[in-house]
Amino acid sequence: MILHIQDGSLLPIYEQVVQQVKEQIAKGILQEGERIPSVRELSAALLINPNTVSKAYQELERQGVLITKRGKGTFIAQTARAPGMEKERMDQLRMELKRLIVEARHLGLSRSQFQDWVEEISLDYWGNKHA
Amino acid sequence: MILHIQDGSLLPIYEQVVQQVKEQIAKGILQEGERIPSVRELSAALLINPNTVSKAYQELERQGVLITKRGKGTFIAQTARAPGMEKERMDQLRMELKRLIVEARHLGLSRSQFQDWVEEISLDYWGNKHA
Amino acid sequence: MILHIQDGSLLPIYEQVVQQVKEQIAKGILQEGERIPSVRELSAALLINPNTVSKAYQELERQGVLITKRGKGTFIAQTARAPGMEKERMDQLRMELKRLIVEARHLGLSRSQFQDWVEEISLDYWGNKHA
Amino acid sequence: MILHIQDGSLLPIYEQVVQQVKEQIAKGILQEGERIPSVRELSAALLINPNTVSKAYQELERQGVLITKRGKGTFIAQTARAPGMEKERMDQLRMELKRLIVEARHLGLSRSQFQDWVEEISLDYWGNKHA
DNA sequence: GTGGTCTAGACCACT
DNA sequence: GTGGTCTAGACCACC
Repeated sequence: MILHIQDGSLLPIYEQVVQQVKEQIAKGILQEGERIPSVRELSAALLINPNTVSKAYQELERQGVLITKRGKGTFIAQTARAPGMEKERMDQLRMELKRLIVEARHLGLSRSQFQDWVEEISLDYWGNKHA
Repeated sequence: MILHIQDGSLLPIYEQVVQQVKEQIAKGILQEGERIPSVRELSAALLINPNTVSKAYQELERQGVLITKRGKGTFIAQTARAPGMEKERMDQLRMELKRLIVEARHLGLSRSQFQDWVEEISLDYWGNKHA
Repeated sequence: MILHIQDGSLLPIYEQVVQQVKEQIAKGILQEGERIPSVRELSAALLINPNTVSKAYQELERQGVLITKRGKGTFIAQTARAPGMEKERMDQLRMELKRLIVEARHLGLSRSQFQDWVEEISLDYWGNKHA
Repeated sequence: MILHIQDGSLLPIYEQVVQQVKEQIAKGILQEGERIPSVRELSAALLINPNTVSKAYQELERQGVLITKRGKGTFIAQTARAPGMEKERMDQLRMELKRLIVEARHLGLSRSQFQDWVEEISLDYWGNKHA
């Protein structure tokens, strides 16, 4: 599993790990049930503290993305998709999107340019245009 | 000027002020050259610390959105519409959009649903579909 | 806020803090909106590491029991009672109760003795017998 | 002997075995003096590590629930019903019950609802209402 | 002042 | 071997 950590970033390191793991699952690089590197392995590979990796893994487990088995390791969860699709999180997401669009507008980005971005990135995660 | 502050939000209060001022400019509620409330007035109205408002105004001035005239007050800059479109901010924006899409994917949102959101929100800020 | 920590306990220290804070809220000792000791204060009072207190507070915030305001401190949340009353947690609770009853039975406790326990403890938390 | 192991559970696997064996004795499914599967048989049946089963059996033997006869196998102890009712375990049990009630209270469960639960589950294990 | 993050290094329980 | 907990001590952003 290859992750890229930016040291001086605004995002905490553990958050970068969280996001990139989710990203790789979304892209299909990491498969359900697959074992991911141990805390010690990943911390050694990324040159960061084991506690930091551990915090990221725990956050991911809390989100239902990973499951850890004591003494065995950490695995990608079977994505029993959230049944009710928590409305709260959805609303928050929509608000963040709104904020982003305001920012884009303010930076002078045109509507079509922004939608091109959405198209391009969507390809990486949903793949098929008509999914 | 009416702003809505969420006390327990993830965003720092000063960031909420920054974003909402920019939002209102983007929406045309605040006009270029218009005078905005003083630090003391706004801090009193929002029941927040004057230092926090001050920090927000300084950030907005740094971004070229506001301009402070000593003894006169603080005004929306004439050049509120960013001319050069700073590449750095654009890249950051694109990364945030990517993160949002990953999140949406993890929540089980379909591609078309997400694009519907983009359409809906875009209408509020760019108005014309072909802008 | 007075908490009692057992050092060699099976429960992690941070879990003891979590439980006792919830206990005191349930008993009405801690009121909604009330400020609780800062991480540093509590860690000093309990002779434990600030990180341990911080972990407990973060867990409580995740559970919606506390809210932290940056630079201000940590407060008892307004208990906007979970609307759907998460079924999952309820099921888990019922299972734990079953386990407890099995244990009690195995230890030779009689049914009436166990129910006496439930009565006694209930008084501390629900107060009124007919609540 | 049929046991159900949850792989990602909070309880250690060996603890799950311990509890379920005790549960089955309490329910009368396993009789005193009865032979139970060997470590190898059970570990094969449950697809878990033999060491884990061994640890569970040792714990059960320590508690006086099982008795191992070298070369013959492992059996339910004649004195499976605890005679002296160890005070230590009782205190712990009471504390766990307290924690459960605090949790129930926080989830918004009413006192009568909780007591209904106790009634229902008690029926399964003590059977007679006046036992 | 507040909480949040990170490091270094120790110990423990589980498999 | 695995992850989980705890300590000590540092630095940062926010108010």
